Amino acid sequence: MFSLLKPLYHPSVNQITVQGILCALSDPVRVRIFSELAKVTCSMNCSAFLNAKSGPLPKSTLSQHFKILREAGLIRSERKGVELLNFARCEDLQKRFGSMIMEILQAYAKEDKLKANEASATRKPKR
Amino acid sequence: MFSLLKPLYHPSVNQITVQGILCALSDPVRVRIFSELAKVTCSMNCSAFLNAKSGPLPKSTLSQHFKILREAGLIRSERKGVELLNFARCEDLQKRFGSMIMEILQAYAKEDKLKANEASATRKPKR
DNA sequence: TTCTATTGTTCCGTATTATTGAACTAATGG
DNA sequence: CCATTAGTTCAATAATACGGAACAATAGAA
Repeated sequence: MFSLLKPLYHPSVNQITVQGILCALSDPVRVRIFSELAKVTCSMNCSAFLNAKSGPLPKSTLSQHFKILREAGLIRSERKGVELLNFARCEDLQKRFGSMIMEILQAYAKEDKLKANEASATRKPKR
Repeated sequence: MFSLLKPLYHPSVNQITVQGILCALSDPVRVRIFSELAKVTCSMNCSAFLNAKSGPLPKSTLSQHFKILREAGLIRSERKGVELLNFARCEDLQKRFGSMIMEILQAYAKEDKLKANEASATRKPKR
């Protein structure tokens, strides 16, 4: 049976904008989502982030975040029954932006590591 | 004579965050400002952008944009008499983020070039 | 000094955007 | 059908951005 839901909008490679990418990746929740998707080959549905480490997020909020990521061109979403499968558009992004996206993710990862170190140094000083 | 104005806040290298950088660079006005500053060694005062190509900008708006760039760690501002001299913090940024910032600027530049080509193709089709 | 022009900041009302609970739509399985 | 599940849409509220007007600080002229 044909889907009665309206199709999901995905920009073509050339429609992706730097501004859209940076705006999407300047939000911590979206960065976590995209990092997860970029790190694995497989997909992930939206509700996978309902119970995040930093507190649970309402699903209407998550829905918005996924939409922003999708319309920025960072992820591709496919309907699978009642749920959405989400993939990072790694190849498209590399074609369009070279290593920029990966550098951004690495910068975030490095920053997280720095913060973790500072935190542990505070907890156990002099060691 | 000592300045009566409150000192300008500048984050140290380690206080600069990826999120702050991306947020600052997801605005077209700030990208133009920062690109200009990054491209030249010299400085530039805030009013240099009062009459931009894309329409004049109020100075209260520009003041905000410069503040955001400064507090994100992208630029350094020094008081020189009544005006501010602004510099891109290229070395600090490279130390902290490697080539990420430059890749972002290049992506914007490439995008501008693409748009310019499309526009000229529309104006003079078949040539 | 006092006046004036220049540069940038602050204040504040308005406009835009983000968040999220509640109601809703589709698909799946009994 | 009915219940369940996954996401979306709507609407009220909160947070943020924009920009004009008033202000503050400096430099230079009178």
